Amino acid sequence: MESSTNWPESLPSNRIKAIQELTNGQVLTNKLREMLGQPENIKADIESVNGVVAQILGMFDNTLSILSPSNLNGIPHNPNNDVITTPNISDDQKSVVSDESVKTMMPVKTKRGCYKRRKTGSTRTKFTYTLTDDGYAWRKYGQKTILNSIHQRNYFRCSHKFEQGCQATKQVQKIDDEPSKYKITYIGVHTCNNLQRAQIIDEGPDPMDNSILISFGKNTTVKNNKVGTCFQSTKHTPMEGNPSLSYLKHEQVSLSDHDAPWGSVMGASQVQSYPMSKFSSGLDYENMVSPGVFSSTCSTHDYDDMAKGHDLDDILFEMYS
DNA sequence: TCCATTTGACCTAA
DNA sequence: TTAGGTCAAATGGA
Repeated sequence: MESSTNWPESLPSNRIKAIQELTNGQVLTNKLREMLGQPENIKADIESVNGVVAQILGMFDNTLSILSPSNLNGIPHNPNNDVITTPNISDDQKSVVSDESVKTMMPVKTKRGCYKRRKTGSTRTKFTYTLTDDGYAWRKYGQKTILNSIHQRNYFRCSHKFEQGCQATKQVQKIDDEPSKYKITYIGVHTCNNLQRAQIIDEGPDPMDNSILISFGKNTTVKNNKVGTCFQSTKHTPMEGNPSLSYLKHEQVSLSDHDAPWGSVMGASQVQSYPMSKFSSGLDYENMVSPGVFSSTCSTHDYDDMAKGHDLDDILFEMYS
């Protein structure tokens, strides 16, 4: 590590930490470049490459955490940086890569339900009127009634959790006061290989840049070019998180005039318009809260209201915690 | 048969 | 003690 230790005293500690993180990232990026310069080795050691990528992404997350307004101590709190999760390797192999950190991060699975509850890791909370495709494949793993809350909270994990050790999760809950509004909490950072656009979407934009607002509909406008790149999306598991939408499996489409007004929370990805009337036919509204490509659970009514009430713009607020 | 969701049970942090 | 987060068996759809 080539980071300097002789920081000017006037520099806030969080800036120093941020610089250190970025310096680490620089080193890792150089390392990655070296790897990429030897294509013959990449095939043989793709796991190492993935590992480096994961570290770099974690570094970014840490830096963002440090520099976020809510972090006055300059303490990186990204749990995924505690562990360098190497995609495509088994747990056993993982323990070789970073045994200690894995212990601190991975749930201790000795028996059912035995795990280490996440402490305040790297989380991002968004409020949005539309449940959007954030570019990742999510899988629902739980649903809970929350105290003093009318609506249940839905829990999603990255679909690549087991195959690639991705620890990212998210929680989706309707706001009591505004039923058409959702609170989406992203916990942790993706370390999976599903990075083609997902990382750009989820990690790319400057967290301070709230201008990432995509408007779909007739006059589709995309602010922020970075987001625009996301639309050359990969076709990923469309049904993640929403069995109710399974019948739509073959309708993967790209942006079009009738695309749903789901601007992306962190950027955008392809979204679809579907016969929403099917959604309202006796299906449990709460149960339909879904992430991933089909990120909406709105009934036809809600959907229309959203479109009219918000001029097809995704309205979101973002907080870092 | 496979895969994703549902849901009750289990465990931990507060 | 309790609320929240996760697990995993059961269930259902393709």
